[in-house]
Amino acid sequence: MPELPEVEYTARQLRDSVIGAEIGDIQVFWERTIGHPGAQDFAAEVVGKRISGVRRRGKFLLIDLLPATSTETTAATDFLSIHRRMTGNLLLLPPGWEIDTSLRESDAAAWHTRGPTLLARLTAALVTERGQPIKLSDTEYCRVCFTFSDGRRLIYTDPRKFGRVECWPLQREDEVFANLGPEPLSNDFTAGTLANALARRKTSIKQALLDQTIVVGLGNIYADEALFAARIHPLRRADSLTQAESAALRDSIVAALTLGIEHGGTSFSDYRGLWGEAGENYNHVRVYQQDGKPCIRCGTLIERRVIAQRSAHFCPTCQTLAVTVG
DNA sequence: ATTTAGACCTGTCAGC
DNA sequence: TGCTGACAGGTCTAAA
Repeated sequence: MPELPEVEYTARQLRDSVIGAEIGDIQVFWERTIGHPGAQDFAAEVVGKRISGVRRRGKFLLIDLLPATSTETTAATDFLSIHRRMTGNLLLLPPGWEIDTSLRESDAAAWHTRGPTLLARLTAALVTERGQPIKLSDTEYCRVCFTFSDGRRLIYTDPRKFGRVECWPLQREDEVFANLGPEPLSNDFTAGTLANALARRKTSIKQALLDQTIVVGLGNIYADEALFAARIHPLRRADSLTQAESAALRDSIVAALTLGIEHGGTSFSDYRGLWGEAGENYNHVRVYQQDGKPCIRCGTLIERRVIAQRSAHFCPTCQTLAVTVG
């Protein structure tokens, strides 16, 4: 689900709320969510550590950890890496919320799919430090729960169980992310670097933009939005873009991602911010899931078709198709 | 060497 | 009311 804007937005929320927090306990309710090390070793690595920083790399949310006994100046020794894939979310619960595991005994099938429920949801009036009520659905599909020493809980929820939570030594970060391309919101991402990467690809531009080795952070929503803004048809061969088109596409990618962050991310179903709130960017989307509606530029109806096993949404009139794939 | 289908998972919605 | 199939912010792996 989350693409770069949703991960970045959550990272900023976490940075404002959990720096300095000490992880007092951890519960894993779906072991496969822990990608590294194993579910058992994970707790040993993480419990007792203190959060010293929150970062983002592509669609990965990174939480820097240092031993709780260390001083202010000690450098982090490990980091948590969280990739939410399709339906993962992070929620920060104030003290008083309890994890209810009674389902484990009473209904094995329901426990298998949903995991624990959250007891305090039943008492409604709980309010976050932001002064806003937490909005949770009936079942939150809690997979991993971090309990801080101050009583707050950071829970990782994920109905479809695709997401992964990992812990790595800091010195292995480069190795872990060795296959990732440039950050689109950094100075590394120029029209030239994008053009060079695309020139080596014979596939569709849509598929190339989803490839995290070319540029990180784009998913189905923002790839479609960027191609629309740059007036490039999703079926254009990646290596057929002109220099001018590559430059326009670079700018459109940056603009689409920046706008997404400003709107708190795009929610149409599952994505939520740290306090359960929906992102507002879906109201500003111009082609994604807009098939059948008129193009805002020319009035032609937006089309949807499958490209590289994913839905692509585009305007067949103003997104030019000079050279096709296949 | 690339492409593509399948796997991983569960929920929702449209259509019969 | 139930069933079936299509589809959903992603990525990895195995087969063609």
